[in-house]
Amino acid sequence: MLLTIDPTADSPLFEQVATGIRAAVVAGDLRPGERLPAARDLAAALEVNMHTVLHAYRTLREEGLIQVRRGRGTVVSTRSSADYRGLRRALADLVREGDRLGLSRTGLADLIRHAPGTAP
Amino acid sequence: MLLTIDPTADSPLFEQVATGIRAAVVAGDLRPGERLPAARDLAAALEVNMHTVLHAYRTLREEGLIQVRRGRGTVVSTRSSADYRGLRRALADLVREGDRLGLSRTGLADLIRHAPGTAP
DNA sequence: CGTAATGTTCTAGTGCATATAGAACAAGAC
DNA sequence: GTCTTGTTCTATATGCACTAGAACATTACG
Repeated sequence: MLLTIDPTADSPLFEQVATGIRAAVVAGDLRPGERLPAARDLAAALEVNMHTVLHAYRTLREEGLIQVRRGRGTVVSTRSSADYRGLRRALADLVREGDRLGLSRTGLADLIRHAPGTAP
Repeated sequence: MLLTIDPTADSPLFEQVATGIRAAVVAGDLRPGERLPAARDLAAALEVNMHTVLHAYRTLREEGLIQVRRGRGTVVSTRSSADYRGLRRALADLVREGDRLGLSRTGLADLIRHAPGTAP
């Protein structure tokens, strides 16, 4: 199974779905152009409401990670480079630095979320 | 003013406070050992409830970034190295990679929050 | 000892995010 | 035309985040 959902976890279900797919794309387990299961099917497989899966899909679409088109399904976006190696390395570096300083994942995430730059 | 709060922003007030202080520490504007204003005072200055500031302080304490002791006030933690240069560089690298791929800050933050590693 | 400063705890109200559900609809594929 | 798939609309219920006021505990200091 590509995704596993924990209904008892503290993070919301739709976020768990989005996180799982996002991680799979960045890790290369899901390749650009590859198609994701239909929302209804994934919802049934995860024993979750269809709207929950669609919420996750919507989130990932707003991040530009996937493309959803009605009637045709949902596919992983084909980016210009589609090379996530640099991102993976940057992620690992940041986590290592954060661990070295004893910062929590949440704190690191917050630093990123409110970091200055081009995109909001 | 060290901090600015926007009551109309989408992010909660306590997170804005925590984020501002965290960013100041990482940027070096607040040095280890330096004392933060009393919760009541900062709350009055920001026109926010004291609990909001204390919530932010508690969050930062759980991250290990500050030390709060009743009666004595709140100070920035003195870390072994207290060197945030590597962290700043790693943050900048990740943001750059994220922007290159068109990923949103929220997506990047989520990748960090659920990244594997030693600490949760 | 007394007083001031400071964080902690208790209690509580309000609103919003989350999740689920059903149904009708729109775009595309075949 | 029919099936698939995502979109939109309405509705409901639940829980927690957020904010807030007041009393309390600990520390510092004269």
